[in-house]
Amino acid sequence: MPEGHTIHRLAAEHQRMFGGRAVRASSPQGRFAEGAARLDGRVLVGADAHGKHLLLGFDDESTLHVHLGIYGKVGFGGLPAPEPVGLVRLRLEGGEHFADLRGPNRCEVLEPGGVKLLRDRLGPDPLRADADPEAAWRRISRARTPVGVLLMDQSVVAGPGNIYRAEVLFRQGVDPRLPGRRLSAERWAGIWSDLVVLMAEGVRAGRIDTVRPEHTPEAMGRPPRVDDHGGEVYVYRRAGLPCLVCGTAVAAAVLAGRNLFWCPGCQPSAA
DNA sequence: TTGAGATGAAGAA
DNA sequence: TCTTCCTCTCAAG
Repeated sequence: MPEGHTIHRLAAEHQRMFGGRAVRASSPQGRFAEGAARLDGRVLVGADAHGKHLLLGFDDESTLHVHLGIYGKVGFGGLPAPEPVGLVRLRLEGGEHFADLRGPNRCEVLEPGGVKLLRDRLGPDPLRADADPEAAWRRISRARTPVGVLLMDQSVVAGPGNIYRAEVLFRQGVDPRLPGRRLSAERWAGIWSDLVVLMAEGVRAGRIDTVRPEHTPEAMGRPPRVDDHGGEVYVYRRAGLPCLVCGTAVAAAVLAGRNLFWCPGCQPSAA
């Protein structure tokens, strides 16, 4: 489930398991053999995340940059590590643990300059203490692009994916198709602060729950949601089902190539 | 056994 | 806006 909260959890896990230690690095699959050889034996000095990007800093100033994309996953376990199962791009071992990386969109070793280039093209991350929501607002408030597309643009806001996009707009009552320039500053402030809260909760829980206490299955006397993404949500992948708040059928559309979900009742078009 | 689909994003056109 | 890449899971046949 690689939205930003997942990556921040992964950074914390790497820090806890490997921080301050020399790690063994290998590429059982072979596709990252050169990079693994470069990292092998280095000490992990700091694990960090910016948006959906995982950045592991080593003692020679090199940084491992991992982006999971849709499919990528990291699996952890205790040593001794078993024979790799499936295609493992990178295996790290250190202390008492190992970590297997599969199917990443990006896995590369960056020099300090490369890290700066990466960070410079990312928008503020609601999970980072150094985030400046004003930087995102400068982009949004000038854009004709729908706010639902802007929220998925990592150069505007770094971290939210399709689920947080759908859910935060629902919670704030904003039509995802509304052009950014027609969003009020107050609405933006609400969206940002809600993202900070929701994503921090996502890091804590390891899943995306966005449903307020008064709308949970227990409170509403309905069966818990069954969805492999694992959390309780208002609209994400609930197309055609009644809105948990107003009962209107949840709408779905493809916007900029991604599935979009919203409630026409709770998120009325401002047109 | 096969195929579609998935929480992402770069690059081509 | 479309295609491509990465991998795994689950449904359909």
